[in-house]
Amino acid sequence: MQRVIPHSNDRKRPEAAPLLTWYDRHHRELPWRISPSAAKRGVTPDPYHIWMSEVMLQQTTVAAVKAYFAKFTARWPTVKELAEAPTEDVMAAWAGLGYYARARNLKKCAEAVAFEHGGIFPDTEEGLRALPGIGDYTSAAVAAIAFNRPSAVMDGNVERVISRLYAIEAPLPGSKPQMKAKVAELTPTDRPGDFAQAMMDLGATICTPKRPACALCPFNDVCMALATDEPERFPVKAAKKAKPVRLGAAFIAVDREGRILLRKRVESGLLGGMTEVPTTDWTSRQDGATSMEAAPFPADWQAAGAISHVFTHFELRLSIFRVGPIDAPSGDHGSWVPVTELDGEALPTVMKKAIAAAIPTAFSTSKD
DNA sequence: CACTCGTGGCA
DNA sequence: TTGCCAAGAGT
Repeated sequence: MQRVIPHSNDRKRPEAAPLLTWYDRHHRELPWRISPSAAKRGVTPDPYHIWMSEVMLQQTTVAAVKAYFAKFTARWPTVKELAEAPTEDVMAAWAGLGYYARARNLKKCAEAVAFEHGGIFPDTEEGLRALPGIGDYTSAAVAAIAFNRPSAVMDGNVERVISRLYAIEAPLPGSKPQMKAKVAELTPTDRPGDFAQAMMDLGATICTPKRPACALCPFNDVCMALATDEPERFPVKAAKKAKPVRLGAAFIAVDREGRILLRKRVESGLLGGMTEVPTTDWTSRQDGATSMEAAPFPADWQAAGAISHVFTHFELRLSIFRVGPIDAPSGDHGSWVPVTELDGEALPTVMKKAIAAAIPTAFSTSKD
């Protein structure tokens, strides 16, 4: 039962080779990925596919990305076709995936590659980093995975693996430079792309946030966090602040032709460039009087329940008001769109919730 | 550097 | 049920 913890100078240092051996056998099969055996035969991934998957995967689960990746690559098979697509089509196709600045930058990046780089993605970390929507992580990831450059790739998975390997006590995000140095030190010149993907696969399937499967880990003989018997304690993170509640109202108007009143949000900020139903401002306190004054036009608005939606940094509670069927009032209040054609609109999930509260049959995929 | 910026799944 | 969190970027 007694456990011997070796002195640090007795402990072997982590190396890439055992991880790559593990990856050869236990890698995930993903639609945008070239398997390690194919990669060894000289098959190279499509940089367009790697770039698109990496952008979609920013703060987003693999499960959520798969359907969107299939949809985007089927509709726009090359970066040139994406660059020439109407922005509204791209935003509508992205609807539901979240973080909509990614979609705006995806389009801008495609235009830059197609029209300023001859349709060829830059093959260096520095060249990629200069493109819209490509930051420290994505530039390194595309350079490593698509072009086999020895870039130090660090995402949330790698942060977790590294923080445990070295039992780093300093909290994130301040400890990122220290962790990045460790990744750079560990990254091999041979198979750097597979190494990056292996680190992320390890974090996603073995070195998980809760209950890591350390018995199956290729690093379990060198992991300092495992030696402490508390691997789950890492990575240490700074305390996060409470999530405030904002209140507002949303207005669903339907005319006698079965059309609903929609608007386009401003390009910047929350849900920027996406479609919405008319709403009040979202404020910290309810104000019923101003709510009704914020209706898109005077009408016999009827209460139709409420919805709640959690964003990254606040919770939104919307009172829902409904009117119709009515004659569409004169004046420019937005665009009247047939309820049967809402699937083609760039509607974020919170707006679909608001519409579904007033018109339960609006979306065929309503759950329950 | 701290804050903004979505969504759905899961324990 | 509530909180956590998932291949981060831009400002």
